Amino acid sequence: MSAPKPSIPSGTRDFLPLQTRRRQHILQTAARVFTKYGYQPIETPALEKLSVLTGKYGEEGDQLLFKVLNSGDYLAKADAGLLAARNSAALAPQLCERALRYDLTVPFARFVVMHQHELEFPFKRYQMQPVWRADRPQKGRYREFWQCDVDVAGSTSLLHEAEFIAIYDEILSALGLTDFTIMLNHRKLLAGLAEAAGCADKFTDLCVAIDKLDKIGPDGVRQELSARGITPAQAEKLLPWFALQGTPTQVLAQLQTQVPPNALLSAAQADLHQMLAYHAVMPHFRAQLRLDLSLARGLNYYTGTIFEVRAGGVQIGSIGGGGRYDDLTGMFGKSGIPGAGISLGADRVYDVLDELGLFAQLPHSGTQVLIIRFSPDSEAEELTLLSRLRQADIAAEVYHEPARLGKQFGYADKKQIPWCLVLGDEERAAGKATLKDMQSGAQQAVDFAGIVAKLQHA
RNA sequence: GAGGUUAUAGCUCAGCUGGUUAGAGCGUCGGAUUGUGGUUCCGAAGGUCGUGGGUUCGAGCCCCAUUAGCCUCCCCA
Repeated sequence: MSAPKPSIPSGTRDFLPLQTRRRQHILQTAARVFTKYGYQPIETPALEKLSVLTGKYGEEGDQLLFKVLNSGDYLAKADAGLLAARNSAALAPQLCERALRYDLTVPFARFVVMHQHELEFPFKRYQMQPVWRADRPQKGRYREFWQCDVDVAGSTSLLHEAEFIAIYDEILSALGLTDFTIMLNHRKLLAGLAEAAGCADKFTDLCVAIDKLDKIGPDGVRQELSARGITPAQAEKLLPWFALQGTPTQVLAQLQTQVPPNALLSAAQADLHQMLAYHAVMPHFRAQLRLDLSLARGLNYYTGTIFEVRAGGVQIGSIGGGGRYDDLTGMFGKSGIPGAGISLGADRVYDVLDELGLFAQLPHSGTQVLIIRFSPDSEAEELTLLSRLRQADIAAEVYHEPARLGKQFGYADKKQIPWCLVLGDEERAAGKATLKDMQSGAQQAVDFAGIVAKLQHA
C-alpha cells in the first residue's frame, strides 16, 4: 500500500518562514494602526452556527459557505423524503449545523448582540482572523484568507468614516505602498439617483449594473441596464451622472446642479460633506481619494457610506472595502444599533506588495547568534554560553552537532543569522570567543560582557 | 456552476514531423579549503515524463478518459 501523495485542499496554502514573516509584518502593521485609533482586539470561533450565517450574504453567498458535516450518524435526523429526492439544498441545514465563517462582520454582529451588556458603546473592535469561501480559486482569490476588520457599533458619527480613510491610508503607506486609491460612495446617493431617474423600484438592478462600469464601459452598462428592465430613457438620464469627473467636492457640486433634488440625495450629500470635512483635518499619507458614483459593493447590508481600496499598477481586485449599515444587529433580533466598518484583505495586500517588489528587507526575526560547535571538548563551554545568552534575552542557538565549520557558517548564512560565535581552543585558553559579523565577515575576540553588549545593541 | 490552459529532476523550464541511454539553469550533496559562509573551480546524486487506458514495430510527443494546478466569467478580500 502506497502512502497518499501529501497535498492540501485547493485554494489553501502553506507558508514558509519568509512568507510567514512577511505576513506577520502586514498583520502587525495593521494591528498597530488599529490600536492607535482606539480599536480593541477580539476573536470569534472559526465555526459559527450555520443559521447565524445563512441568509446574510445573499443567495450567492450562501452557496459559498463551507458547511461542516454533523458528527456521528448525521443521516439519522435527515428528512427521509428529501433524502430520497436527493435534494441537497434542502438537506444541507439538516446535515450541517455549523459552517466556517465567511467574513468577520456577521460574526461581529452576533458577538455584539450576545455580549451587549458587557460592552462599552460605542464599541470599537478590530479582528484579524482567517475566513473561508467555497469560491473557485484564481489569482488573488483563495478559499482560506485573512481579513483585518475594524468596526464600530453604536455610533452614527461620520467621524468614524473619516478615521477609516485615515486608517487605510496609514496602514498601506506604512507597508510601502505609494499608489493606491480609496474610493467612496454612498448607498443613499445611488438610491437618490435611481429615484431622480424614475427607477427607484430597480435600485438593486441599478447597483449590479452600474458597479460594472469600469469593467464593461458605458455601452456594456446600457445593455446590462436594459436587460434588467430599466428603460433606455432612464439609462440615458443615469449614465451622464456616473460619468462626472473631479475631486469628491467637485463631483458633489456638479450633482447638485445636474440632478433634480430629493431627500435621499441631500442626506447622502450631507453625510459625504461632513465626512470629507472631518477627513480634511486628519493626517494625510499617500491615498488618492475618489468619489466613485459607480461603486455599489454588491447587495449586502450597507446602507450609508461605502468604501473600496484598490492598488495601482497591479491586476488584483480590491484590497479592502467596507461601509455603514444602519442596523447592524437587526438580523439577530436586536435593532437600533448602527454600525460601520472596513476590512483589509491581508492576502491581497501581500500579493500586491509581492508583485510590486515592495517587501523591504524585513529586520531579521529569529536567531540573533549561532554558536559554532567546535569539538566534543568544547561542548560544555558552548552550551553554558548558550544559556547565558538566552538569560540575557538574546535569541541564540547552537549548531546541533560538531561539524565542518563551513557547513555551520553556511547554515547561519541560509538562516540569515547575523552573528556567529566560535569557541575554539585558542579562544577558550584566552577566556574569550570569536564573534563574527556575518554581513561584513569581520571577526574579533571578545569576552562575555562584550558579546552581550554587542548583540543587544545590534 | 460555465469556459480556457498547463502537467517532464526539489524549483524554473527545454525536449525538432513519434526513433537508441530524456537535457539545462538554479538548488542539494561531496571535493579544491581538517579554524570560516555568502564569490570561484571540479565532481556526484536526483526522473514510474500527473494518473489510467488506447494507437504504433516504437510514445515525453498522437487519441480517449481522469486528477490536480493556474487563468477567465459570476461574485468578492
